[in-house]
Amino acid sequence: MPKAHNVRPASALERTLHRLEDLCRERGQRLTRPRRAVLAKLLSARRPLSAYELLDLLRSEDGRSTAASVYRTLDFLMALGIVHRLESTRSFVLCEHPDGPHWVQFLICRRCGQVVEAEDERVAAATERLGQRLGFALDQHIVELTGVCESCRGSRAPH
Amino acid sequence: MPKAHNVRPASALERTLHRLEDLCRERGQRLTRPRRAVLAKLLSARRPLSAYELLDLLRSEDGRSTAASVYRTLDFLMALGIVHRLESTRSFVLCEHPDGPHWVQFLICRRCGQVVEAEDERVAAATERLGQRLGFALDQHIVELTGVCESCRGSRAPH
DNA sequence: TTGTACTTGATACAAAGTATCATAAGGACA
DNA sequence: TGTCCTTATGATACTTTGTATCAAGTACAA
Ligand SMILES: [Zn+2]
Ligand SMILES: [Zn+2]
Ligand SMILES: [Zn+2]
Ligand SMILES: [Zn+2]
Repeated sequence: MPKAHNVRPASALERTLHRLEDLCRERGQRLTRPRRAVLAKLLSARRPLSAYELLDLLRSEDGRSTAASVYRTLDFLMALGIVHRLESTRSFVLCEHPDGPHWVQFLICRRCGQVVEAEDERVAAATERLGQRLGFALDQHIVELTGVCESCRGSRAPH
Repeated sequence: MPKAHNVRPASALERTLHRLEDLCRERGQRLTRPRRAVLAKLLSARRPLSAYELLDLLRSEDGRSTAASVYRTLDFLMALGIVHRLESTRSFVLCEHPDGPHWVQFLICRRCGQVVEAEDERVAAATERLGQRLGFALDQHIVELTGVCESCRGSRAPH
């Protein structure tokens, strides 16, 4: 009986690192230690981190990271499309749909800080159409929507 | 023959300052020198300015402005809804539709830096709908679309 | 004109992001 | 498995962007 490749479900970290590996190979980019490390930290944080929060986490186990290296690494991962930057909070978060380029919208709860990454056709179509109407050939779309999430509204804290 | 109030078309500066005056009165806010000055500078710049560009402009004729006062003033004008902040470029721009609260989209040309402020129903409806679908009660919407404007595409510079 | 709550200016500081360059190391290839 | 070359890193210094605090000043109502 042939052994199926690997039946154990890969951990989220393993899957994400494999994705990074593949992307690097495809594009002839190097897979280095800081790149792996930043990805791992963003994954285990499970929320957006500022560059300096990330730096502190990395230093706590490596000691040699610097602001410059963190920003370089984030730029790299963003170019691969597996990390996004939240402009309104100056923070960075792991992509939840890292299967190729996509236009993404973020919903941010101002109460609990929860961030949801959406890929809404309708919003993408509407912005694209707006671009056309005004003569712009769009190549990037930043959509960050702030409000109060369902569970925060449920718990009837005023404001 | 009775003299009509003032038939000369008010300058853009006059109109904008009147709008500021009205808003302040309505809301019981003070109309101070730095508030007038920041508004005037943003108006004459006719493009987004960073807080520190604004600071330099103000200092060149007043000398006593500081970063803190510029940021305070910008916060004030944003709360009134007559100045917007562009998150993706960390800059501030005069509102082009200062007639009450509105959800706005910015289109930014990466080639010439031109910024267009749009108020598109379709985009606003689509984001609102997305919020509903995901259970968010939205109260803010940041939409910044980057691309190449018509005139920049017309001049066939490559890239 | 006067009083006073709100705003400003001054100072100091914190957070976010970038430039430069000598050194280190990924990974192709022998 | 080791060599080499290209690219990325680490170290340093710096710039830009944004805030905290508090004494002094002033817009505006009365
Ligand atoms: Zn994504
Ligand atoms: Zn919430
Ligand atoms: Zn506006
Ligand atoms: Zn243009």
